[in-house]
Amino acid sequence: MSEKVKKRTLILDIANHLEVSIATVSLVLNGKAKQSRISDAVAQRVLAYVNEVGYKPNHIAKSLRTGKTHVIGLVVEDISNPFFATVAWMIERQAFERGYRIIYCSTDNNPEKARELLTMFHERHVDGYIIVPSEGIEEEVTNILREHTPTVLFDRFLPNLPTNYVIVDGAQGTYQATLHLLAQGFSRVAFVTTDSVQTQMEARLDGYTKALAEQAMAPKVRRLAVTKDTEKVIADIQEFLQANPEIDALIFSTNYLSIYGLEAIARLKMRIPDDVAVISYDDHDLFRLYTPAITVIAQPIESIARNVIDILLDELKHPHAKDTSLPQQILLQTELVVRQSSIRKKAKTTVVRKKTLHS
Amino acid sequence: MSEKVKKRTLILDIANHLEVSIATVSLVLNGKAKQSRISDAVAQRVLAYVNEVGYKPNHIAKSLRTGKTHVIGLVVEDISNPFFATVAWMIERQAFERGYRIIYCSTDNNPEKARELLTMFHERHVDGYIIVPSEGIEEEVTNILREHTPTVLFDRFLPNLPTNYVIVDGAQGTYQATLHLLAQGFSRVAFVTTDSVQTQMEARLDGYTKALAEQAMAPKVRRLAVTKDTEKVIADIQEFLQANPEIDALIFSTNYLSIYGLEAIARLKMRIPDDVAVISYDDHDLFRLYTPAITVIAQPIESIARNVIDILLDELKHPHAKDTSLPQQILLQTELVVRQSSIRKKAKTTVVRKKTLHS
DNA sequence: ACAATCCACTAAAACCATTTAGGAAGCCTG
DNA sequence: CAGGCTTCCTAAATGGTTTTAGTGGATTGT
Repeated sequence: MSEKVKKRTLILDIANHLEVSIATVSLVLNGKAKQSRISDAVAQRVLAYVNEVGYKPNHIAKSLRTGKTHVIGLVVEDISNPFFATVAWMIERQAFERGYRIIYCSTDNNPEKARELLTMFHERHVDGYIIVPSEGIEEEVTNILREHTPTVLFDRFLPNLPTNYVIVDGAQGTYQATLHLLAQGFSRVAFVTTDSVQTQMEARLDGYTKALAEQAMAPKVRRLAVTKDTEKVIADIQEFLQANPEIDALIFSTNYLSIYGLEAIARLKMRIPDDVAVISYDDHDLFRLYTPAITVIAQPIESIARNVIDILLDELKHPHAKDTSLPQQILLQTELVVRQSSIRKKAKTTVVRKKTLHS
Repeated sequence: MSEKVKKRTLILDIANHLEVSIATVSLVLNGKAKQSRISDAVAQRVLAYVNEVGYKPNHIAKSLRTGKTHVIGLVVEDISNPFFATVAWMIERQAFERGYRIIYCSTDNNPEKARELLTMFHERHVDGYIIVPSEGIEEEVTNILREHTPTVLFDRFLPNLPTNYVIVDGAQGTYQATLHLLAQGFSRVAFVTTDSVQTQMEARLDGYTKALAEQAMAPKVRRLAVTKDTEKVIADIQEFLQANPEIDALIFSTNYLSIYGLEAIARLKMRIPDDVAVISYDDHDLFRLYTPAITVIAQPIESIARNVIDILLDELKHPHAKDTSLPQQILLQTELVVRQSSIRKKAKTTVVRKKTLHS
């Protein structure tokens, strides 16, 4: 009956016990003892007792009063993609240490869902946003900017919006990869990408075409519709390879396209790199372990995470007056990690044997 | 100067505009119009206007008042592990549809961190917990149970605590896998696992030893210290294989151990399954695509997620009186997905060739 | 015709903290 | 000794909602 309900300790309990006011306790707890001229003696007493009973202010009440939630909303394309998962994880780590929590969701590149998530974050009063923008969410992002909520985009950006962002120089990456393939003696290098027109994808394509253009070679590009239907994508790649037998090297513009590509190549019983060389944009566990190991254009994941979180936390700490400060826009470099899949075996001989194989 | 600050609409604004009380608006919005005998006419007016101006109640104020945050805390071992990532993602999806948000963090199997996360979730007033318990957090979980916050464990459980949980019959899985290897003619089957004594790991080991015991065969087990140092783990496996050349088949107790194992096997220039057959507990993209494809004991990921979220949401909806209801404890079955890595090629002949290779 | 019941709402407390304006007490100063 | 300064704290407003207890007037019952 007289169930003794162990109530959470409140700031009022602290104040009552110490026979001071609520305000005093709160001020001490928020480090404003000095500026509010609370005597050291009282401050010490408060701290000691708070510590003793392990009182923690109610976060929700605090948020309601201050308008700060200490939560950052993170919107990525697909959290199960190792690239995003790793960046997210690093961001979470950093943020955690500085007292911020991350709440993350995937858009699956669906603008509808992206919009939903953004409004949900807004409703939840997140203090800041980290966004991998899918197409068609300019309006929502504009709204966020208008409210001056700190925001950083990464992986890609929205060309018409003056936002902070951290991106990777994909053009340079694919340019370098293409030259590498040509230097290895592959002469028919094709590029497989998605039908997305997002900035990062266009850049990757540009690097490839630029490299070929410099050699006065014609590009061979296949744009695939991104779809949930794995089999469809694999079949498309198979079809592309069969329709263009002259291709002797492939660059895939994302890690998951590469994985489908490897499957397609395996099904066609083609061999890497003898029948076709392969380079993937963006690394993956699989590529290190695959036989042969797959050459990749690696993105500086750690650096991306660090830059994103630094910019965001900086803005959270120093709320910049409206438009006085320009957005920070950072471009990071890729690294070509050469593995067996793009190395021509034993020079000329191999070429001969390869021709034999084909006949 | 007279910067027009667009204030968020409040329930008070709605009430003023419609010339009704705040209470009326709130009751209508919370579907309590009928039971509070608000006339349909008024209810309609409220709804219409709320819709028109797109008013959304302030979540934080709501939480403060009701004590409900509609947030579920999800603690996994490692969110970058595809198994956990996939389960998390499915749970998130389901929860989202039913109005709950997930906030997740990884413990990296570090009890210290697990405790930190749990108290953080507690401070944030999550409505429910989903936990992959690492060792040594019985006390924290007990605290949670005492407060009657709905909680579900998965992947493993805490034997002494009467909690809900959803686990997989790992013993059955490894038992079946071992028999499969024996049936294929492999006679020296070893088992590589971690030094963890968590329930799920012990079960997997038990299945293996039981299968061998039934054949009156001696088990060969290697327990590896789980460490961040990838190279160390790979080296350990190499060493194990070299020290025990008679081994002709390996079962790894987790997907990441298998990945290290594949690397070790590759470095020793051993061939799968000719020199050693391989089965992994838990599937991974890599295993489908690896050459040869790796046989796995697959966990019913979708079913795990569904059961977890169903149990949790059910408890959230019907707050069970203290201890009237027994915890729900669910055991799901694995599926052996046979791929090339555990299939003996061309019967006897292969054995002979293998011996030659070894000499 | 007077009490009891309904009806359709509303006033105000509660949730738990932060923060500002100001107040009491003691000391100094001229 | 009145007025001004400090020093150290506190009362009360504030944030935005939910929910309980009630209210005033109309209707019904006897």
